[in-house]
Parts: sequence; structure tokens; C-alpha cells
Amino acid sequence: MSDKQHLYLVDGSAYIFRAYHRLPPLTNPEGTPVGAVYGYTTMLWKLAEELNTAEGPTHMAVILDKASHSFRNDIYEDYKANRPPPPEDLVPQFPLIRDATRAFSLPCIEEAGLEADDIIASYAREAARRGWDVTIVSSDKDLMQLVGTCDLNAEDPEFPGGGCIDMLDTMKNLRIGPAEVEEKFGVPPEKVGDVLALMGDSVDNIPGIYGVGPKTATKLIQEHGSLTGALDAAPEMKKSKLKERLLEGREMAELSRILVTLKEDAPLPNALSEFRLEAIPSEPLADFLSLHGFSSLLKRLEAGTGSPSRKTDLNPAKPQNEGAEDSPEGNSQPLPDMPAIDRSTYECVQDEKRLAEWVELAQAARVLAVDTETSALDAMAAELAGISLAIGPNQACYIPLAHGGSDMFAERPQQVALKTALELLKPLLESEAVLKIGQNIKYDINVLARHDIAVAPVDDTMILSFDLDAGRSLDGIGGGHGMDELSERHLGHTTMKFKDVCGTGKKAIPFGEVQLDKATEYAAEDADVTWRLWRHLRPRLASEGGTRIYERVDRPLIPVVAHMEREGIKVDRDQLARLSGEFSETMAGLEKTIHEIAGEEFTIGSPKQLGTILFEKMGYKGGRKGKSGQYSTDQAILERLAEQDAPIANKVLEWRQLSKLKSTYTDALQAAINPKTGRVHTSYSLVGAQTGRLSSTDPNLQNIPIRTEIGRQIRQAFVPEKGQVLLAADYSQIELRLAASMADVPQLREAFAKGEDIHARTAEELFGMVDRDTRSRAKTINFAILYGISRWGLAGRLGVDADEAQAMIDRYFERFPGIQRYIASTLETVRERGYSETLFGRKTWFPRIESKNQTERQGSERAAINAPIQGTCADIIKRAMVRMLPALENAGLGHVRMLLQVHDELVFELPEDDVAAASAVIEKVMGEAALPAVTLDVPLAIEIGHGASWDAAH
DNA sequence: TCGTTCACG
DNA sequence: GACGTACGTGAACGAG
Repeated sequence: MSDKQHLYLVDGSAYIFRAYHRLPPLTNPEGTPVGAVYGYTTMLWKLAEELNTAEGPTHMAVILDKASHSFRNDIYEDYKANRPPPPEDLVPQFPLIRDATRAFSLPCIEEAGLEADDIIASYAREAARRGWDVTIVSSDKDLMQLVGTCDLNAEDPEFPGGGCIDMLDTMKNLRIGPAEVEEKFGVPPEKVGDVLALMGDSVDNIPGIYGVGPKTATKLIQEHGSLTGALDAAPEMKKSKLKERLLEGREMAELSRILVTLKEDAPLPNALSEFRLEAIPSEPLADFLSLHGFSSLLKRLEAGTGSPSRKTDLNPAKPQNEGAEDSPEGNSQPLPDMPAIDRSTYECVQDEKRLAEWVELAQAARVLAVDTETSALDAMAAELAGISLAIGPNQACYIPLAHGGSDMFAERPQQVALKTALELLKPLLESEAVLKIGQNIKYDINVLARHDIAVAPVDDTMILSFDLDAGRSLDGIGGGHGMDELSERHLGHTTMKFKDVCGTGKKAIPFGEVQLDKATEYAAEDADVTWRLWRHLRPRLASEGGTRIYERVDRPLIPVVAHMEREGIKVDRDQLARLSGEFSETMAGLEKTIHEIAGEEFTIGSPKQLGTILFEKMGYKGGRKGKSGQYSTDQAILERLAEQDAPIANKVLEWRQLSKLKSTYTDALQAAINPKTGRVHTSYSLVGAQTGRLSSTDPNLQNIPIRTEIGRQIRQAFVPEKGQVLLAADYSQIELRLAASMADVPQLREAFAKGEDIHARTAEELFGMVDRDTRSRAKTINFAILYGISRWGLAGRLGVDADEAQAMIDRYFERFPGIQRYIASTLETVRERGYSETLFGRKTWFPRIESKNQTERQGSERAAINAPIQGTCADIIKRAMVRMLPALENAGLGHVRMLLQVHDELVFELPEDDVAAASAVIEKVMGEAALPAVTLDVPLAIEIGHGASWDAAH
């Protein structure tokens, strides 16, 4: 449909307020503030660039608010009465907004007595009625009422098809369609007005009903269908605050309903056809840009790159990475052999005979999706509530095992006894001949391991997704590999949500208290979806080159990491409690001193209050910073103040350190001790970091203090069992070694081969001499290289100006040309293919690598330079972990326990007498972990220590 | 829920 | 000359 019209309506007034608060206070050469104007101009530029895409606008107009008085004030005089006057330095920018709009040769619409929202609504409806698509460029929630497809207009033969209305939030780069609206409000767009009327709006001074916020408002509309429905139902509600408020507030709600209703039939001052976009003439635009000193845009305009103009023929647009995050190519075809998900087909297995039949069916199927339902999220503490199985699409069941037991059930429902069920399932779950598929199956492995079932072999859809698509979806929780998201993306199916089954917050119930019919629908669907995802993702491994990393690294790692989590690590509760006490005391003293110095009491932990005290009350210099307009009070700033003889700064720093250590470590770790095992069991995420690293949560054991003396006391609380020691083995300088090998830097390779001090060698190369200062600078530069260098970043770190930093970078590249070649070729490959690759073939996608947003693009570039190095390091230690326990076993050291992984370090627990023998095995396995798949040009050196605590092992 | 700060590699 | 600083994480806290 190349003749489809697409109208963009830009909500200019709303935009400039956001731009004003988001951008630094720039001024033009004449000294007029133009920050918001600049933001507005770049936004129009961005939209204009979309002219060239198939999705882009064919028509565009900017709508502005003309005056503060509108017809709503005639109805309700307090409408928008709470609005503070616009900030002083924004006022002179309003007229410039019109200039900017004209500079783009775009029509600019404003009408007295009507707000921008009403004009937008009226144009949007008119255009959609004609079958045009409409995009409203705004994030105003009131406008979300308009989103959706217009009904076909059967009575109007001239315009038979309805167009779609959606929204675009250019700041967040988000498209808002009906699904997003429903996600935000819990109701479809046409009912958004009802929700808004109930909740009111303090900014516009729309009263709503007192005490009703978004949550309650949504619930009321969901339950009663409409505002009137909810208000009418109030007298029948059971006695409650809510009921009273609804009864009392009825009038206010009805008034609010009128205020939030958009006027959709306002007379239109211009015909839609006048909004037709052609190429944007560059002279007025160039004049405007140069007048206000927007020289980067001017340069782009002159260079013709990104010059906004509509091409006459729409080339079939080549796939744009930017838009690809929610639909990786080749993923969207429906799977022809799969029927739609039908929850009514799921079976609840409540007797032994039926369970035995299912086991037999699964044995025959050879592929089985498994999901365990439990009372909590902690695999080491949660109780098993039931198990679901799936052997094909819509062939799924739920086996309740511990449902009922509270008074929510009249009587405990019929179910197979836990012990009997597990006996029947054990041979199936342990059968070499049956592949068990799970979504994050490490969790199920651990839950079932506590019932003496060793689930194997396994496949994991979450990890399949990670190995195929890491980095491709940048949004969402779970890194974009959660089941709900995968189901949506690959199956086009919206799953039942856990919170709809178990509730949320205080009212949440454990899964075992869910009624069986509902529990079956939810649990069996999870298994069904998992099975389908596997069918979809697994074949992609082979066709997209994911087999190597999945089969050789990540899949074998699952049982290994599961085992480490079950082992846990002992912590000395008394030692932690003692530290907590000490920290509290010291903090109390510091707090007193700080308050005395400040001359008043305040919350030291509040950066906002602290900033006010330091920079306003006490008058220290160090200005405001950051996008929120708040004073920054971070470590670097406080250290600078301390140097300027601000005694309070050091006290605050010390207080901060103790506060952090106490709340994050000494207190939290005590609470994390598992009462059954007496140890702390972290949970590792295998998809936690885009680069392939693990991450650790609940508690995070990958960030236990080590850098300061006081922090190290916490490490001392990590201890072995009696008669044993902790042993820590870490890769020395592994990322630099990998860089030297991958980028081919002969001097560094040679230094590593000889076991030289690598930073000293770098200093020698760069500065021709080695002393403390040059070595330290060299070290900083070495790390900067690993992270993707920028001269500003390096300048900041070294305390030199950008020119000097640039000179050092030039020097570095001159001495080590391999590094420069590596960076260039890595970026080239990533731009071409969209992803980076480790030596072992792990892909990380960078959808923003060609972003037109400079900050975003440069950020992606730095990440893309770092990813192959960090990722290769992750691959190597993962391979070592997979081989470690069998190697120890072979050496007669089967009782050595591997407890923790911290990116380049492994921690073990073993009898003191075995340290020498185990060290030899550990060093060999870690040192040779890349082989035979990859031969590095540098040796991997391992440092090993042991002792009576984790601290002592270093 | 978001932003800030800070613990680690 | 603008970005407001290097890469990758997770937890706690205050504030709205």
C-alpha cells in the first residue's frame, strides 16, 4: 500500500516542557536561552528523517497551545489552576518554537479556546475516518484515549477503511499502540477516559475522586465496565472507605469525565491536504540553525547526510536494526504445525493411574517440557506445590502435589501423594532417553534435587533465546528472555500472568493455595509454551550458528551452576553481627559530627538533602549536575571537596561507606543464611549479562568488598567448615591477555609470555620510562582500551584535558597498531552483521550501533569493542567450570566443592590436606580451558591462594 | 518506580 | 563542538 497516507501530529507544547527539563540550559550566541528549542529542533529533525522510511509520515503538522484559557475553564474554573507559571528562562523560548516549526516549513496550528489535545483529537479522528494512519507525537496520557483502529465507516462509501491511530514518544523512542495503552492503564484506550476521571490529575487540577489512584481506578473500571457502572455500583458495595468516597465524589468524577474528554469535532482550521510533506527546503532551516548556533545540525544539513527530504520512490527499506528489537528477523512466521494454545485442553492429574499413563506417554514422546510450581521464588527454600508436563502443543497436564491445606479450600483436593508421585516421575526425569525442556530449568533442577531427583538431560529455552538473541531486545525484565516475553514474541500468545493467579503484594497467596482449575490452566500453559518455544528456537541454533556456544559452553554449564548454588557457602553469623554493631556505633558518632558541622540535622543518606546542605547552606562550590537538576554528591565530588578543606566531606564519605557495608552486606548476609543448610545460597543468572558473564542475585556474591581494609572484614566472614579451607583461584589479567592475543600486540604478548609487569611494559612503550606515575597512567589507559576509549573519558580519569588524552591515545595506537585495527575491524563487523562474536562464537547483538542518536551510538560502539573480550573471558571460565568437577573426580578429589564464581575467579572448599593436589588440577583446568577449540597467543596465568576465610585465600 | 550511589570484575 | 562520561553487573535508599 504505497499510497497509504500517514499523518504525524506533533504535540509541540507538551514537548517543549519535557525538553526544557531534560536539557542543559543552553544559550544561543545572543545569550537567549534555547535549550528547549534545541531539543524541539532535534525532535523535528528526527521525525523528518523518518520521511524516508515506509512507515514515515506523508503529512505532518505541529499543534501548539495558544492561550491558557479554554472551554474547560468555563465548566470548571479551577481547571489547571495549580499550574505554576513556566520557568523564567522558558518563556522567551515559546515564540522560538514557532520559528523552529516554520524553519522546517511545517504547518503550525493553534486555536483560541481549544487546547492542543482537542485539535489533535479532531484532526486525528478526521484523518483516520478517511482511512489514513495517524501518529500522535506525544506521551500525554490524555491522548492515549485516541489510540486504536477507527471503526469501518459503512455509511460513508467514500471512505470505506478506518486508519490506525498510534503514538510516538520520541524521547523514549517508544511506539504506543493499543497494547501499550492497555499495559499502562489495564483497560483498552476507549476506557482510558473513565480511568482518568476517577484518578484525577494534580497537574491539570482535575479533581477525580479523593483517595483513588491509578490502581484503584483501573480495577474499578475493569470490574464495572465504565465510570457510570462503577459509580452506580457504589451503593451496593460492602462498607468501606472506597464506597464512601465513590458516593461522595460522584459529582466530581462526572465533572472530571467531561474535563478529560477530548473534543473530537472541533472545526478544523486547515484542510488535511495542506499538511502534505514534500522535501523540506534547506535555506530557511539553515538560517534558523545558524542564527541559534545549532552548528552540529547545520553541519549535517550542509553535508547532506541526514538532510531531511522525501525520496520520490520508496525503496524497499533495508531492515533497520533500530526497529528490530521486538521482532528479530525470521522469527515472526507462524508455526504451521502448531494449533493455537487452548487452555481447556489441559488436564489436572489427580490420581496415580493417570499419572502413570502420563509418564508412559512422555517416555514415548522422548521430549518433555517440565515446570515446577513452588511456594516461593528461592529454589533452595521453596516448597514444591506441583509439577506440569507438556509433550506437545495442547498436550499438557498439571500434577498438583501440595494444594489445599488452608481454609481457602473447603477440603483438601484429591491429589497424588507427593512421595508416590515423585517415585513415579523420578525414572522419567532422570532417563537419559528423555530430554527435559525447561524455561530456566536450573530452578527446577534445584527444586527437584532437594527431593533426590537428578533431572537430566536438559535443554533450556531461556538460554536458547540468550544464545540466539542476546542484546536484541533491550527492554523488559529478565533481559528479554523471560517466558512471557518469548511467548509474545515468538508465538504471538499472551500467557496468563502469575500475578493474576496468585495476586500481588500483601494479598499474594502461595501457589499451593490456588484452586486446581486455575492452577492447571496456568501451570500447564507454562509447560505448553515452553515446549512450543523449544520447537521454535532449537532449530534456529543450527541455522544461525548458535550450536557451538550452546552445546559446548552454556548447556553443559546448567547442572554445574545448579550444583554450586546448592552447595552455598558458610558465613560466620557472629562475625557479621559484630561488624554490624561496630558499624552502627561508628556511624552514630559520624552522624553527630556531620550534623554539628552542618549546623542542623538532616538525612545524610539523602543525596538531595546533602546537596542542599553542602552547596547552598555551606556554600561550597561544585555546582549542579546531572539531568535531574540535582546536585551530585558522589564519591568524586566529595573527594574534591575534601581536598578543598571541607571537613564534612570525609565524614560523609566514611559514613557512606559504613552505611553501604552495613545495609548491603553485614545485615543482608545474616538474613540470607538458609535455616536448613546454615549456608548462603546465591542464585546465578546464566542470561544476566549481555556479554555472556554470569550475574549473581539474592544475595549478590559477586560484589563482596575487597578493595578497602574495612570492607575486607566482610570477606573474613566467609569461612570453610571445620577442618577445611577456602581456596580462591583467579585468572591474572585475563582481559588484557585476551586483548593482546585477539588484537595482536607483539610487545604485550611478549611481556605476558615472559611474565613481566604488563602495566610497566605499557608505560615503557608509551612514555619511555617506568615510575609510579607512568605505570599508573599506563594502567588506566590499558583499561580504557578494554572499555572502548574516548578522549573525554580518559581525560576525566587521568585528570588531564581532552587534547592530552587524545595525544596519549594516538601514542598508544602508534605503539600498538594492532589495537587500532582490532577496534576498527570489530566495529566494522558489528555494523555489517549487527552482532559481535567471541572467540567461541558467542554473539551479542547491538541494535543501536547505527543509531542516529550520537550518545546512544557511541555507547553501543564502546560496548561492542568490549563485548568480544569480556565475553571470551566469560566463555573461558565457563569451560573451566564445566570441566572442573570431573577433573577433580578423576584425580581422586571428588570431595572438593566448587562454591562461587566471580567473573575471573573460582572459590572452592576442601580439606587443608588436599590443597596441593587440588591446586594442581584447578590450575591445569583453568589454564587450558580455551583448548582445544581456541589456541591463544598468550599463556593464561592462574593465581591460587587458600586460607581460613575468603579474605585469607587472596 | 526512578534516580543516585557504590560494591565487584 | 556536543555528549555529560569508559565496559559489565545488583542492592539499598530516598523521593515523588
